Amino acid sequence: MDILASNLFSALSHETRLRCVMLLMQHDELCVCELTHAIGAAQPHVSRHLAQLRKLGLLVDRREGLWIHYRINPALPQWVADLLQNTLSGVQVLPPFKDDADVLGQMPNRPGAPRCA
Amino acid sequence: MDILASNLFSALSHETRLRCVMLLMQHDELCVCELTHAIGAAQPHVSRHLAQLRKLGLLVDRREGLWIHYRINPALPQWVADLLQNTLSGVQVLPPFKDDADVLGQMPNRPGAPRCA
DNA sequence: CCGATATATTCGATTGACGGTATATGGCGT
DNA sequence: ACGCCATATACCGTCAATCGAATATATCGG
Repeated sequence: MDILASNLFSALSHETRLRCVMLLMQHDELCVCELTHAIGAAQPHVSRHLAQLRKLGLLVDRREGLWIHYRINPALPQWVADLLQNTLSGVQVLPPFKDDADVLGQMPNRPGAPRCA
Repeated sequence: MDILASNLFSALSHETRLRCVMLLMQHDELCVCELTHAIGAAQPHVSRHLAQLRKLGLLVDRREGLWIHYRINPALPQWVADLLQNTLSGVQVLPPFKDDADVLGQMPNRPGAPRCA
């Protein structure tokens, strides 16, 4: 598992993608509907950007029934993992990242529970 | 001094800009001709990208006679400085970053000395 | 098999980033 | 004032990223 630095930064340069990654840094695993709800964007929008992050190797996905759960690739190079942690500590107190975490925390019907979104 | 995370990543997503920033992380201060030589690109190309980094607030410049010296903005938020250091430790051993540092080290006529480029 | 749900992908249009070349600015020496 | 040098910017054509909307895929329950 390796990753080109400029590709890493391109991936994180889009706010939707960065918001997804920051949420996943705080939750291990989230499904698309949770990310969509937290960010407040259209489903194809989020899905498209998740696909980019997955193709780059930054995220991995796991299907469970209808839901697809994403998480940060656990095999990331150490410096990349450090960089993400670093970024999280820098941005988690400010918008829109803080709000995303709050919205997710208050989301009803999280999957595993009966109904999603 | 503050900086938007997605703008930071956009700035670093271009290889020319990342190479400049990584060189400046290792040298405190470099003039445009040194960066141009190390990277092996055309002068307007490097200058244009340095301007972007400056406008974003990532770099500051200082004129000394004909030369303009760039350095990392010392007033960067801590998490940004940490992130850059983090990135440096991740990429400094691999191309093209390692080679840039080597080429710069072997550059003749560095400014301050009689002639540049 | 059919409908419903969660997610992914395609399509077509637009916008913004980038590159090369040419030119402008600004400072130095004479 | 003139020429030279280091650097910056303007112009313009091209290509890649992005978007909204529509559609496709996959899984489950009945």
